[in-house]
Amino acid sequence: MAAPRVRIAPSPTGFFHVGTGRTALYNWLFARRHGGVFILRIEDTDTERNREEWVDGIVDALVWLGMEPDEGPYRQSERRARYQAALDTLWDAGHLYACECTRDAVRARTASNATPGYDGLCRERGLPREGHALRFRTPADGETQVHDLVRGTVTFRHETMEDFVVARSNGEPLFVLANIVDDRDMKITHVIRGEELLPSAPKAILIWQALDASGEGEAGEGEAGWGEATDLPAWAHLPMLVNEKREKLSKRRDAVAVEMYREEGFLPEALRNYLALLGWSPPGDQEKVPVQVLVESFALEDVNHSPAFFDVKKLSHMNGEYIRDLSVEDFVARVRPWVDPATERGAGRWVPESAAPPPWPEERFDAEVFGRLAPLVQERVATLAEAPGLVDFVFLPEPVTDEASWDKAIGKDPGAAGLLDAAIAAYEGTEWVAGALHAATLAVGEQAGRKLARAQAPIRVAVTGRTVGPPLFESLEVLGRDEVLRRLRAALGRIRGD
RNA sequence: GGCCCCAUCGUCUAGAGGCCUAGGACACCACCCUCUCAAGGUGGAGACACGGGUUCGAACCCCGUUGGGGCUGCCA
Repeated sequence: MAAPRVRIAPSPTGFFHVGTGRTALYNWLFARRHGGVFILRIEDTDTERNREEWVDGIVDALVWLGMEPDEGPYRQSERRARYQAALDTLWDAGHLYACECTRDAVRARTASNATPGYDGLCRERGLPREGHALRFRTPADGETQVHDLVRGTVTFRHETMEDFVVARSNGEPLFVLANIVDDRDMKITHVIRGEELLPSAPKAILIWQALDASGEGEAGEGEAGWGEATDLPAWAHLPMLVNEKREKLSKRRDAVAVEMYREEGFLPEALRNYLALLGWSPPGDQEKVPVQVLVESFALEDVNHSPAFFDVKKLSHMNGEYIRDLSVEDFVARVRPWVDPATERGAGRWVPESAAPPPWPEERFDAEVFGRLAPLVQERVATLAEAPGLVDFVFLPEPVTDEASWDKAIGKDPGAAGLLDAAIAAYEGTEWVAGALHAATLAVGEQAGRKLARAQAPIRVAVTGRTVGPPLFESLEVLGRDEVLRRLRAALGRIRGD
């Protein structure tokens, strides 16, 4: 295959949608697989809804996911002259006509029609182009076939296609027109996009062919004209991503922002790997595979036809696997991305890309202490954002006591006070390392006729505030004898009612 | 309503006529490991929507039914 040129064409109307991410990934994989070019094009013809800052978000998200565009971002807003030229050509060749019908008027006229859609009222009225919406004359007979790499050939009969609008009455081009002019100019070879765009493919083909047939040799000012026949791109319509109700993922209802997953501590390589699985699968029984394997084995022909549910649970599990694959050093660096070498302190950020401050006063943080707990934390989290909650008791002046935990392990345990007492006595004299603390606690438990599991529970809650957390004895070791004893005595004080 | 797409465990999928007693993964259940929680290990339950064909033989091919979804904007 000659080097393909593919593109993603998001419109900057909000955050980066996971569906756009999946489409971008398949485009990117295809480009990498065949030594092609991956292009980013911003479709910002709808000036009322587009905002420039969203463009940065799109680029950031792509870079974060490891799919930096080879070309672009191009912007449709900078290419108005090209669309006007195309409109001129189409108008001059008679493919377009001006229309002044409002949507409501059309609806009122056609409500009882067997085949709804625009009824062609303005078709032969000869309205002037200025100030009117422009419609494309679809042929009355025949059909247009879309040769789709994932779905095969899809046929649309022209009689079922209405005369669609290609330009607004203010002269601005619409999606179908701008999109196709860009794909021609940018020499796009494969249009890989969501299935919801399949119905617009025959319209695109009609425009494409009209442009091919019109305005022979009209190339002016060094620009390519429309007379040269250009190869139609190959189409590939990907299955949609849906929610649990099997509806198209919606920005309103569903958690679809890549930025959100990023802030919650999902790893880009994990998200990318998971996204690849939505509509396709790598060879063999392995789902968690290096990106290189994805690139080497990806094929549009193997893409599924049916919609895929975006399952956060499965994403989380895979993310946990990726986290556990990290070296401890990498894990620490990912959780806490930047540390001032002079002060050994972070910059207030914890979870990688989140602006959220840590749950403890930053000056109480100790990188060395965190490093000791890190391996224990690493195998217990599915996302990076869960990490601070597992170590907060170490850096907080006082543990945040979960009352349900207190009630369960201490409140309802008549022997808790005695056990804490005994633990204090034992901890005062023991060597302060995890192994010795383990042995000492075991002994305290035996004295009280308890197994370790029951003996450690009140101690854990007294010291960390919760019944769950990293292994207790390592936690105690890191906290230090004085602080542990202080917390145990404080708990005792609370039990005895102060 | 019209046009179009889709249909294997709850979910993501493997399966390209005999390899299928339908495989893997997430979730779920049980057990093991274990200082809690995880992680890990072992095992379990769990699907070819339905009806007709074609064929010696169908999850795989064809037709229909049913069900779901998308589009039907002077949004993209």
